[in-house]
Amino acid sequence: MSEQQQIRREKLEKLKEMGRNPFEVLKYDVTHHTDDIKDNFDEMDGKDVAIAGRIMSYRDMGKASFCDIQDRNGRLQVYIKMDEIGEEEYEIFKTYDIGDIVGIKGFVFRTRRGEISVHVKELKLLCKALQPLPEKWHGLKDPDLRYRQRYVDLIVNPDVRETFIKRTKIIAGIRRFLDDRGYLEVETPILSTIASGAAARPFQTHSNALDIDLYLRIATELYLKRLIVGGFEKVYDMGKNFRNEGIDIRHNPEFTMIELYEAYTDYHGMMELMENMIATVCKEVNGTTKVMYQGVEIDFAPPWNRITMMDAVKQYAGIDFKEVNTDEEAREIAVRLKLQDELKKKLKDCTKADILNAAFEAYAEKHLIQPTFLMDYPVEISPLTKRKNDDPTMTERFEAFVFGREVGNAYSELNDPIDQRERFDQQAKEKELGDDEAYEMDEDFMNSLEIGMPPTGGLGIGIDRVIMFLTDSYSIRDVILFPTMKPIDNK
RNA sequence: GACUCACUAGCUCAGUAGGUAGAGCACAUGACUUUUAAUCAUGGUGUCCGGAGUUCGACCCUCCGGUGAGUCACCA
Repeated sequence: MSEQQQIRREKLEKLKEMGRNPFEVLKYDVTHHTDDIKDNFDEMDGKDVAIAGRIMSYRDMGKASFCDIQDRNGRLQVYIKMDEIGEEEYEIFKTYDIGDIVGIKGFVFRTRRGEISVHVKELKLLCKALQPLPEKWHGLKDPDLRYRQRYVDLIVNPDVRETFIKRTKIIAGIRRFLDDRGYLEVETPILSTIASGAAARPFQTHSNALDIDLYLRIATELYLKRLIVGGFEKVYDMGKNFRNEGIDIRHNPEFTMIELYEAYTDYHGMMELMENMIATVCKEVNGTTKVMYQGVEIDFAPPWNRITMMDAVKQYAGIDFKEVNTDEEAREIAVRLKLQDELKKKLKDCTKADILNAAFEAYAEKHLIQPTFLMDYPVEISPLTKRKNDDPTMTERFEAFVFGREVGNAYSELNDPIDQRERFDQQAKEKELGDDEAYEMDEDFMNSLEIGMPPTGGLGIGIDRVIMFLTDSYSIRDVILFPTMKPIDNK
């Protein structure tokens, strides 16, 4: 234990001996927060208040001291004078440390230097901090410590607190937007015997009661569609999904996703919904639809750009896939565009769809900086999506891109049970060929489609990524309070 | 998974041809009754991420391991 920790423990012991154990305090009646006082000083001047918060710094002037007290909304200076609280109380106060939590009763005033302050008449220690806080000027910088001890990060780095308050507002804004439009928020299972609805490896667990393996959900899609079958018409589930894959600045194993489904509309309806929703929420939390993200201005005002995947590849890679008729021709183009490293399969196994997708990712994706709906994906990589009536090799699907990153994915939902079964069968073949992320067949979902699902539009949005843009956060870890970390293997 | 970088006091960081370490804040003691990164004086902080090796001697060089960050790969 460090010297500083020992000294704090000794101070606590002395307080206990005096019958002033701060941990016996049950409650404290707070009348004001620091911003109430600072924002309304003219009314508050001279009034009595009771505030509570953490001591963040102090300036000891001998028989008088100044402290900065931090509560949920900010900091306020308090002035403590020996003449006011008495010599004995003042001596006890001098044992208080940065990090301790105190309750203060006093009156509001302005110091000679103009700082709005509280003149303390009564002071009570509500919690003794046994560990010192990081340095007052530089704060806590070490990313490892910041993520592992987010509580310290939140105390000493005000912008972190701002980001997470904004996160809460964004999520509340999304709910309000959808609720106002007649959407029903529902909860679908997190534990399930089949993890389907997306291409990802699941986390596995085990039920002792049922003695079966269960998976944590990778998507909510197949359950929400069952609810459309059940007649709810507009539903959404916003919550955690879990994918057992790589961790980087855009991926955390558990992340927040919203999926929403609306009967009797299609992917065009989903485009309008998404662009209006993000613009509305952005304006609510930032006052404008424009944000600066990592130095680049992004404007979420609708309408967003709309371009098909084929047109994007034509524009940025110079290849018109409408004129590519065979897989063989596509493979020649793959060689010409130097796509071999981008392809997941061996070139000879690649279809036109694989190569179109790879060409998009290699040449076009990085150009989609302003919000853009990339429309119409090959059927092979879209197993839950309706085909386009004028081209059955393509589907009515879009992904939304911002800053070259995917933030949303939407379909005109496939409701033809016969086609859907063929798509799952195709996925099963892919799985046999070694693609362990192929979509799992879900027989009960198939049954629901046979009961009958109306034409439906569906949309999924990576909430954490949206929050990154609206808060100018570089890493997904900066918008997740407790990102997934390896434990420290000490001793 | 591969590569690069980082890890030194509670925090932010210096550091050395290889000779067991420093600063600021914080802490302790004292002075100061309107200061605000308060000031002034004095003082002590330590498994230099862990382990092994090379060496008379390792914070520093080599190897193995840990954790984190970044890039790539993977990934809607």
